[in-house]
Amino acid sequence: MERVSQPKASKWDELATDWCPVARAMSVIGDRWTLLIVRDCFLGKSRFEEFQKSLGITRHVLSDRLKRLVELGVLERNAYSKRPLRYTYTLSEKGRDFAPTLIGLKDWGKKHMPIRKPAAV
Amino acid sequence: MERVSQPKASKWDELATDWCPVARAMSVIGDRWTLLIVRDCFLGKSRFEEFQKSLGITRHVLSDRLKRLVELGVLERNAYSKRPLRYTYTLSEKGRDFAPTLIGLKDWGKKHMPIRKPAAV
DNA sequence: GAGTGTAGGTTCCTTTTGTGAACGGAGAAT
DNA sequence: ATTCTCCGTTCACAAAAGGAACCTACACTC
Repeated sequence: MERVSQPKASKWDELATDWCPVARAMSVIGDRWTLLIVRDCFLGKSRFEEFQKSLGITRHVLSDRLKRLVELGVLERNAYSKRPLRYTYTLSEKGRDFAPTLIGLKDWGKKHMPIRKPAAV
Repeated sequence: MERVSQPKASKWDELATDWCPVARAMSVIGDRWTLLIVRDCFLGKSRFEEFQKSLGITRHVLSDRLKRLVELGVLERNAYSKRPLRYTYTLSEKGRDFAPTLIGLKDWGKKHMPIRKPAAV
């Protein structure tokens, strides 16, 4: 993504101002990782390393997504330690309001994407 | 994406078999366009050109996504005309079950991503 | 029977994103 | 004084998306 502070009109920006609220929501979570980071927040995770271990996402992308989620107001960044400076990322109200969407996806995934054990022959 | 018939283990495939149903759902809709195609189906659209015009997506990506959604069983492809051969893409039950997720996103988008008129000065 | 239009793609090339591994810096622990 | 943990950043390369043109097949009209 890397479009922090790049004012070029892209498909992403077009989506963000689309007439349809679903499209505008997709401009926030329309990628592989963003909503999974939010899910991890719901599960109590709050630190960089926790997300990284949980998701197996590259550190680069995680860094970018966290920055973006904070900019968008979905997450809040709070120092939990000065010296060394460390931050936690926690859900704002805007972030918590993803709960119904996550529940919808959880139900869908449970029903339509059953786990297939890797054929223990 | 272009991973139709490419059996390489990628992050996408890992997600598809994740322990978490949300992650498995994201392996299906974790990109910019897929869920918007599904939304268009809910709105009654069913043909290639309709999706293309509605979304402004490149034909290439649209072609790929439709193929994938049919493979995954989210959409059904039916010939509505032989000679010339033409298809409609319509929701299966698996696809219709995205309704709660879409409603969740619609509500979130309405509440948290208000439309900003482009400053009609 | 040549030209125009429509539907549904595919091809080709460029730009944008993501991946993976390594590097860094600032304490904390041993 | 070295090692470890946390939170990133940098770099080189791979994958995906974007944009425009092209193709096939039929229908319509002149």
